[in-house]
Formats: sequence, structure tokens, C-alpha cells
Amino acid sequence: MSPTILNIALDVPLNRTFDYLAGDFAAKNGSLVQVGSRVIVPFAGRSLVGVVLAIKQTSDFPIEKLKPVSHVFDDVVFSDFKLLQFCADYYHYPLGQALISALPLRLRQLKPAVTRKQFAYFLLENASKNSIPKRKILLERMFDALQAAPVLAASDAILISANWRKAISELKQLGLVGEMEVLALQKSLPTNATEPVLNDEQQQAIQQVLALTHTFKPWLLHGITGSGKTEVYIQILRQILQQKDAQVLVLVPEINLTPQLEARFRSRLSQYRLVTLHSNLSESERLQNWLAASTGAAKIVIGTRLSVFTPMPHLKMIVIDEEHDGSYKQQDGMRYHARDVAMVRAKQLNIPIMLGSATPSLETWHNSQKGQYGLLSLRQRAVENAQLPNIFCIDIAKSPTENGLSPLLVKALHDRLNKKEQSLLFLNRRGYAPVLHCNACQWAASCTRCSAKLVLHLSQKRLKCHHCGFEQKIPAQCPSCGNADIRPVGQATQRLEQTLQSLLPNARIARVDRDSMRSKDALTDMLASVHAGEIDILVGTQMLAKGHDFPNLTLVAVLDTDSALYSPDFRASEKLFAQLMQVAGRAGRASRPGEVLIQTAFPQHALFDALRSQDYVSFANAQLQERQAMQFPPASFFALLRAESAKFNDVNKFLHLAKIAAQNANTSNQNHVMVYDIIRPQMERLKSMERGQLLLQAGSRAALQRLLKGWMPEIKGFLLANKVRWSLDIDPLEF
DNA sequence: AGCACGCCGACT
DNA sequence: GTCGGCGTGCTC
Repeated sequence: MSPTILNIALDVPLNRTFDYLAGDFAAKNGSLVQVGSRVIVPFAGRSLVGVVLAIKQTSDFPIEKLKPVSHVFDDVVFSDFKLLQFCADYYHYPLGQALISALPLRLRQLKPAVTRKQFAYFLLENASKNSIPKRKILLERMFDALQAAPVLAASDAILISANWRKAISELKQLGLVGEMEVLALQKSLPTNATEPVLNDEQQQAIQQVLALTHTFKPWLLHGITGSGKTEVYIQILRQILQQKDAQVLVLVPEINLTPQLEARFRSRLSQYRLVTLHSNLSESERLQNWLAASTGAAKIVIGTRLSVFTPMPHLKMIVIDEEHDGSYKQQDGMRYHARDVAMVRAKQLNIPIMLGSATPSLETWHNSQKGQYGLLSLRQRAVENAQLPNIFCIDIAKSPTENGLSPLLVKALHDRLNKKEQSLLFLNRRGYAPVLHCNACQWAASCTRCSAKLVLHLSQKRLKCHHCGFEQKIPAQCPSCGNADIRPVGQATQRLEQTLQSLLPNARIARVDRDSMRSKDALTDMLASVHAGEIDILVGTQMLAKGHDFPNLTLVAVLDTDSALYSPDFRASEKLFAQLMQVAGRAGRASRPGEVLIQTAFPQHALFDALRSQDYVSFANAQLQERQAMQFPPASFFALLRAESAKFNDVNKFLHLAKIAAQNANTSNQNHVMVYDIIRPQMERLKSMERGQLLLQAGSRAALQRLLKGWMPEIKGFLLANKVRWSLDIDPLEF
């Protein structure tokens, strides 16, 4: 009788899978090993975790050389390979690596996944606080908490003390506390489900989507900030979830998974078990939630990009909020785009998918214009009385800035201060000044490891590289010529804060950037004090652009946009427009009209025209025409081969070989793939690595993929392929 | 990727 | 004499 052979995917950078003997783990009566089982196998002298792809009787490899698997776990069955197989092919990444890295960390380890049961605790009858020994303050505090709440969940107990587990077990030993098992992370939220009144557009959108729920159908929900997109998602999903066992997946950008959003879904869809999957979870929470999704127990999964791969046996709809957001693109390893992967998943499962945005990516807009996606527009603000902000440009040629601020802007800030309204200043650069410059010899402090200038951080009296973390003391004189007159040049948030404080000494100013918001709760605390009206002027970076609503905020100023207007990156205006729309949405969300002031040297730029009228559609259509004329995405498709090494010479040689191979493949396949010259990215050197890249462009995905199919193995065969670090980026966002 | 196997320089 | 440097080559 032929032995049972397991085809297994392993986390190794090889484009193949491996066969093992099932040995003692072969299916007997009940099947012990199944497709999707997690296993441990011996591999090149070590033990690795693998996933069983197939069970079969034959192998292409000599059977006598096959080794038996060392262990088969029964903790998880991950048999949903179709999506990852597609990704492995499309992104040219080894299936095993794609598959294993889609698992929670706990499942990549050589240990069984322990799913700790969750308990809730309660005081036993007649429990008396007097039974607690003296000086056991923690026990007393825990007792008080238990007295206040009927049952205390682990998630509540941890708020009292990190040592809650020990305290609870002591209380149990004292006979004061009992425990009961509860469903993991079933937070009990009060259901204050007041149904908002929907406007016509929202109702129509919901009706249209619900008319086609059992087939693959992509929708673009295009709605300005405050138009009530979330409400549309919720009401659609509520209907979808009424199907038996149905599950839904909601993808959000990294920063958008705020407790508010989670709370809103929880309270409005409280009858369905909801789990989240994002980077702030502990590994054990992530495992619990992932397992809850993969067994079908969790009905709603809200997660960031990686959760697009979460197995969900009864997935019935996918929603992608803020679909244009760059954080959906994985920037290392398998460089997938979660929005695109979600689209494939929806197609494979034959279910609807909805992309929501105020400023859709041009790729998505293009698809909606072609009729491939159904377009649902929300043009009205759902928030009562809310008005669109007025957007003005301040021409810095006519009103020159002093320390980064034009007099017109300062006056506007004064006005708000007098009216006791809040203002927000955006400057996407943290630190004190972006450059430290010598007036005598034009020297500027730069990083030795990166091709970047060091940023001056005056508060810490240090120069820092924002790319590699390099730091040094501020030199007393110019290291190049000895001149003592070296000065900070340009504006960054710390300096802006300082300037504002001296111009407006009575204003209460707060700065929000990565430096000032180091600690875990700093941002939350800051947002609370803004809401409480304790802040007049906020100065901040990107961090402030998203999600936060300040009802009393009536002025938003944007200080430095011009570098993006004429950037070599063809996506720069798309990104800038989206960012400015988002920022503008921060102003005047309540009944007060907002004002947005943009300091620029190019007030006549077409981008600002579209922005002033909040006219995404004409902006997007104009951009699409430009892209069409230039044959840039979405009018064409890119693949980018990146390489880096300590010596640029190696990078160059590697890319040169790759280029020749691509050209040859092109002619022999009669392909029409454009192979560009080797170029260096804007950041030529990063962390002491010299970088280079080779761009391929084609009129269709198929043509590009045809070339890549033969090209990739060829590249892997180059001797230099092991000397330089390289990666392939399909549909790259950054160059 | 790792880890083993392999062939040449300075150490208890 | 051996410990260990990291070059190349294979992993079911």
C-alpha cells in the first residue's frame, strides 16, 4: 500500500512546496491530518511550521527521500488557499511565505495555540471586605470594583491593575470571588442605538446595494466628509448579517481603527459578535480574534490590511473604508494592496464589495467611470446644518511669510482667538527646523547613512535623521569651515509652535506630532482637552488630519503644500488633493462655517480651483486625462524591481542584468512591455544601503505578468541575487 | 532565509 | 594540532 504523502507549504523563500510522509498522523478512522492542518516538519536541519496544502499518494520527489512530519496540530485548519494562491502568483511571492505570514504570530510558532478561556468574576454571597488581610490594597480595590459591577470581565479588571490576575486568584482563595466562563471579548456595550434619519442619497445607496447581495458586485461609495458613509455601511451590513451564519469584513486604514469607530459598530450591531484585528492587539488577543473569525463565531471583523486574508467561512460582504488610503499597501515582504486583494476575494466568493471614500484613488474612480463599479454618490452632508468650509489660498508672493506665517494668516488666527474659536495649523514636518545651514560655506548637516538632511530638534539639542534614527549633538560651529554662524533654516512644528506663542502670547497652543505624542495616552488626552475647549490653536502633522472632529474648530491652515505641487512623483497631486480635502473636512463640522487657508506660491494652480469648489469629480477627471496622455496608471500597469546593497556597483550590475533579461524576454515573447533605464529613487541611500530600481510598464496586467513569469526565476538565478537585497513591487505606489 | 559542509589562518 | 572565518549550495 502506498504511504500517505502531505504536500506542505513552508515559510522559506523558495518557489515550491515540499512533500512529507504523513507517517503516524495519516488519516485512520477519524482523519487526524487534514488539508489546512498546521504541522511541524524537519527541514534542512531545523524544525519549521507548515500548512498542509494537499493529501496525496504520490510525489515527484523520490519517496525514499521523504521525511515524516514530526507533528500535526489540531488547533487550526487553514484551508482557504485560493486567495493566497492568487496573491502568490500575482505578486510573485512564494506561496509558503505568503501563507504562513498571513497567520497570527502564535500560529507560526512550534507550539500548540493555547486559547485561553475568558472568565468574568463576581462577588460571592456574603463576601465581606473584612476578610481581606491588612495592607492588601490591591485586593481591596478589586473588591470595590467587584462590588460596583455585577460581573467584572478580564478586560475591565486589567484597567484596575496589571496584577489583576494575581489579585483575583487571592480573592478566590479567600472564598470571596467566583468566576464564570464568558465568550472572549464580548464587551457589553449599552445599546443606545438611536437610528439616525437617513437622507435620500443614503437611502438610495443602501437600496441599490441590497438589491444585489448574492453576486460579485463592486460599489464605490463616494461621499464627502460628514456625508454619513459609516451609517450606510452599518445599515447595509445589518441586512447582510441577517442571512444565516453570515460574516462581514470591514477594512480600515491603520490610524482609522479608532475606539469610536469600533464602538459605533458595536453599539449599532450589538447582536453580532465583533472582533478587531490590528497592530495594537496583544498576540493572544490577535489569536483569539483570528480564531473567532476563522471558525465563523465572529460575525463582524474590523481590521487593517493584513486582515483581508483572515479566513471567514461565511463571508458575505466586504467594506473598505477610505479606500484611497496608502496604508492598504504593504511596503515590504509580499507587497500586496489590501483593496485589490479584497476585490479578488469578493470575486472569488461571488459577494458584493463596497469601497468608500471622499477622494477615491484614481484607479477606483477610473473603474467607476468605466462602469465596472457601481457609483453611489453622497453629495449632502448628513450632519445637520453643516456647511462646506470656504477655502482660500494666501499668495505668499503678495503676502510674504515671516517665520513661515503670512500676516493674513496671523490676522485670521487673531480673529478666531477673539471669537473664542479654535484653529488648526498643518505642517507636515516635525522637529524644529528641517535644515541646519552654514552661511559662510553653504554646508548643511546631513545624515552619513542616508541621503537626507538632519532635522534640528532644539528641545533635545540634537540633530536627527528621520529616516534611520541617527542622532548627534548640535555642532558649535560649522564642521566644514569653522564658521560659528550656523543657523536653522525652514519651519517645522516645534519652531512654528514657538513662533505662534510669541506672536499670540495669550493663546493656548498645543503641538501634536510623533515627538509630542510619544506616550500611549497622550493623543487621547490631547484630543479630550481640545474638546474641552482648553486649547486655542493646534499645531500638528499628518497625525491630526484624520478622523477627529472638533465642533469648535473654524479655521484650518495648511502651511507647506508647494513641494507636492511640482513633485516628480506623478501621484503627488492626487495625494495632496486627498489630504487637503481631508484636512478641510476638519473645519466647521458643526453649525459654524469653517475656513481653510492655504499658503502657497501658486494660488492659480488647477488643484486649488478644484479644491475651492470641493469638486473631486472634475479634479479626478482632469487627472485621469493627464494620466491617459502620459500613459501612467491607471492607463498602464507598473512593476518595479528595487535593489539595495552597501555598494551601488552591485546594485547597478544586478539591475543591469535584470534589464537585459527583461529586454530579451520582451523580444522573444513579442511582448509590449516598456523597460526603462535604471534609476535611483529620491532617497538614493537609506540606512547605509545604496538603492536603485528598474521600472517595467505595460498596457495590460496580462502582458506584464507574462513577462514577469519567466523573468523572476531568471533574476533569482543571478549570482548577484544573493548579494544584493531586492524585491519586486507590483502596482507600486512610491518610486 | 538558515543551516551544513568545506577549506584556510591564529589560538588554548 | 583545533577553533572559527564566511563562501557556496541545498532544503521534501
